[in-house]
Amino acid sequence: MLDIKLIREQGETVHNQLNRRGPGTSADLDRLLEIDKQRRDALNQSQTLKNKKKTLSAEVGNLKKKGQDASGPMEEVKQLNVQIKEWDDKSNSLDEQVRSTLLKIPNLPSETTPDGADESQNQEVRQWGGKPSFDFKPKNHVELGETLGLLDLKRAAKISGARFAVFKGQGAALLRALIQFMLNTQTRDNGYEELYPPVLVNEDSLMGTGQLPKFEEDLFKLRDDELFLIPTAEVPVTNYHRDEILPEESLPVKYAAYTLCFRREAGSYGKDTQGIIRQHQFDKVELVKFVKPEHSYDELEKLVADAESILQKLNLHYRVVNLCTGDLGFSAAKTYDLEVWLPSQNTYREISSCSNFTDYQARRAMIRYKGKDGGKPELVHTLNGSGLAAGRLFVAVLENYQQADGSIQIPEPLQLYLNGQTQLG
RNA sequence: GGAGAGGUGGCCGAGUGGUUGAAGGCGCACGCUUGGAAAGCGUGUGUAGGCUUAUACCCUACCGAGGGUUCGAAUCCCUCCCUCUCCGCCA
Repeated sequence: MLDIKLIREQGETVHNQLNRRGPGTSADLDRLLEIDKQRRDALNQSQTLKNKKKTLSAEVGNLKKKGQDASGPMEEVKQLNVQIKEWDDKSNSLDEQVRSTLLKIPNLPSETTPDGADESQNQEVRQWGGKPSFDFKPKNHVELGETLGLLDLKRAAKISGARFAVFKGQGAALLRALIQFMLNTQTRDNGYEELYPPVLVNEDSLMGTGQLPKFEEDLFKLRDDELFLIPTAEVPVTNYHRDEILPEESLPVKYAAYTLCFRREAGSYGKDTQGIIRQHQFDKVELVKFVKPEHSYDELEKLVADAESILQKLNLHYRVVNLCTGDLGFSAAKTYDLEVWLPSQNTYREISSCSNFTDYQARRAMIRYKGKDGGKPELVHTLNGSGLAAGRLFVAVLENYQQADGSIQIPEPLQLYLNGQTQLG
């Protein structure tokens, strides 16, 4: 959520920054300011009257104590109450309008986020490693996985439907090894504390991180309870500190969380229908940070490096992309995607998305910090990034480590997690 | 699911209709004291909104959330949420 004061004081700048995301993004601003003005007027009216009421009530108390007649001020307060109720109703309703409008306005893009209409205008920042060369035609992960008995997509469709997978035997073990490897790396080497949170969350949590109210159609919702399945661990982990004031000296706070993630994928019909690239249910290790505002962009660079370290240890070729304004997520100010090389598609595919949300989520979720020496609490900046998406990493390992005979070589760092095994199939 | 207890400031804990943002204690900050420290003494110590150049002053609100009664509610009434204990059920 943007700061209403910022909109009041620098409306022009906010307007321009928002419209970098696309024409019309800031359409509501003038109307918003008008409502806000009315809201403050109503509030002032109500507060003035309440002040009067307080004085009169005290007078009633005093008069009664002395045994004198208090019916005059009592009657006066009764009439004040009618007016107060009117102004309060008005100001509450206007306040609600301001809030609901603000909740639907996205974050301002960073200065360092490139302008662009869609993903084709994302900026490649760097590449790491090199494309593997094959002296045979590399197979895709579906063919590899099904031939080797690692994946069973047909039965998954029978059990649940499209966009679900069964990982089987060595495939299940590999997925588990990847998760374990990622968690260990992030907690032991990169200094994150592990959290294992609920995957069902309430509406407030989804408001806090920005999935609601605008993107309900992307979420699985329970029918009989006001709960949603999380689309990412960002939701429970960021909301872990909702409505809290963190001690300044505890920052930066860094968490790594493995969870299942659930997405309806409405609106992506026909995309990635083959295989396990795009699933309704997938596994992910997520990294979340709470930091001081002045450090958040440095922390974003470190976060990306932490996510990259997984791909580097597994020696997988990838590139880092700075998302342009047209591709930038709703709550983010700046996002780097990590895209891993997939030989079968002869292209890079997103395997991690690392974002700085500045104070946008913190203001929605009221996550602040305060120094020891007093002073006002200030909003933290929140960041998060996949470290990494396990299903897609599974795909990358299969495709990049496939051998001419159809077997899969197991990357050295994973062998420890697979009882020393060196290949699959 | 059944029965009961409870939700007050960073923490503990008073407070059952009157000026209480809230006693007392702990913690914390600053000062005095000291060779230094402890103890002791003193002062201060919530959040949001409005107003504002201002994190100053002032005003309003907040004692789990929402509604109600009343001139006046942390205190009374209603609804909901959460926590704890016992029983049942269960991975």
